[in-house]
Amino acid sequence: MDGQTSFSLGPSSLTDALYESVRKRIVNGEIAPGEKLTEIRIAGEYSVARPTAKACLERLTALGLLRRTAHKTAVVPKLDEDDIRDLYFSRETVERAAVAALARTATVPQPAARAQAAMKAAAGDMAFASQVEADIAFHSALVAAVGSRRLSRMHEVILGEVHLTMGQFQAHRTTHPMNVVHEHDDILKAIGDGDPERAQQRLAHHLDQAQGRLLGQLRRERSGEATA
Amino acid sequence: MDGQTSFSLGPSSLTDALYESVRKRIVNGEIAPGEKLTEIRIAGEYSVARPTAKACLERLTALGLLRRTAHKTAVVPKLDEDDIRDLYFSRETVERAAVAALARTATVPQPAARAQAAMKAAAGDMAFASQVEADIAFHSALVAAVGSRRLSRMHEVILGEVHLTMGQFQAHRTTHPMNVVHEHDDILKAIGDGDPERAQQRLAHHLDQAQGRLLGQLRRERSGEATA
DNA sequence: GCTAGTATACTTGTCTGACGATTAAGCCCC
DNA sequence: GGGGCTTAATCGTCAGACAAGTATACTAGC
Repeated sequence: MDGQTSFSLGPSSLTDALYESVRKRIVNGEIAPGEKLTEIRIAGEYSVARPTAKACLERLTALGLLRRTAHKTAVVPKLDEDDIRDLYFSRETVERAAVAALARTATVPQPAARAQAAMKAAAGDMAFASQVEADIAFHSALVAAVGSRRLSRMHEVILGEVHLTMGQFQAHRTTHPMNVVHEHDDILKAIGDGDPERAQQRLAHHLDQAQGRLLGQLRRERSGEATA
Repeated sequence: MDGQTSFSLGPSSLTDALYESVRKRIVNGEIAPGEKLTEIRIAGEYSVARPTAKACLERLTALGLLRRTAHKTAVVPKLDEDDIRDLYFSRETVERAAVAALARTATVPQPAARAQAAMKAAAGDMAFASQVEADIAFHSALVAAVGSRRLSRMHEVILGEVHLTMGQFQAHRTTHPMNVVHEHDDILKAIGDGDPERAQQRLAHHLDQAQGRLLGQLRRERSGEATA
């Protein structure tokens, strides 16, 4: 099957399920940045052995969803400004290549269009977390449509960190979801028109907006903290 | 024959040293493609416990240096034509972004220049494996100079697979190393001139050549196999 | 003789339990 | 009150064990 599978490690239900669950809790912001995740805690919470928990934490660390140095407890990272810039630079690199490739053959990927439709329909009443997921699904579909396993693999990692950062700001949304939807539409349109240049340009603009929103929230939060 | 693992490097020395050693053996072609690597074998060869060996194999699997599915033994992958094309597509994506960024500020990274010099000086008598390493070092330095942690991270993974594939063809070199050196020079020159377009174009040409060499060897090997 | 189905060996996934090593924290003494 | 020492918490690694899945060899039947 298509599997689309993620990458890497040989999946076996338990380890994988554990990984998925912890990952979800992290990217959704359920586990706050700075929070410590000990092997024992995970093992306890999920009733698995410590080695199993350890493997899970190592996987997440490799993906940048946890930070850990030898003999120290893993913590959920809080991305700072530099991190976010770096993240979006890498993200743009990957996604530019993707939309350019799609535009060259004027291929509008179905899954992306579908994600768009869903997002549009439910823009008003969707929970913020769901909107983030729809957003991620859109970009994910875009890259997946290129058909490059390795590009998708890289992108997954990047999006993981993006998801993490967005998840941590869950409470305060800064823009109406329809703005995002429109930006997405612009990208799809350029792809459909077979215009790689415009597609890249629209994408760059969209990512720039997104990055700006994240940076804005970061600054706001920090200044709020300072006064509190 | 038994790998002395007493290097003192990195954080949690044992696991890391083991990983480095096995990785080196794989990318150098010491462990042939198709060869099976069981946890027990690694554990035995290095006198470590099976969990330690397991972690090592999982790490390598995550980087694409091993393939493994649940309950099956890990094997060193042999990249086919599609893999190589995919690999080089991804590689080009990352490195294009890198050289463009460097050219924009006309920054010729010292380490890259140094790698070039070394390669040039020893082009004649260097062992093939060393030339491959110098080549890799050059490209690595190029990307590292951009200063993006995440771009470098992606690139490392890509280069791992590139190294692997090159290592497997060690015996038969198909081009004089000076050709590679000249292609590298062209790229550096374009960067130094602050010409992102030309830098990308030179890079693309270089990668195209490299990919062509790999594909050629693959085909030659396969036809040789057919007659043998 | 050959195919098919079963039995066996191998390998991995996970667990339990344990020990030394390292880091962080708390306490005592000066 | 500060510095050094003891203690607690946590990680790194190990050993051994069992179940579950996979691959292979062997036997049985045609």
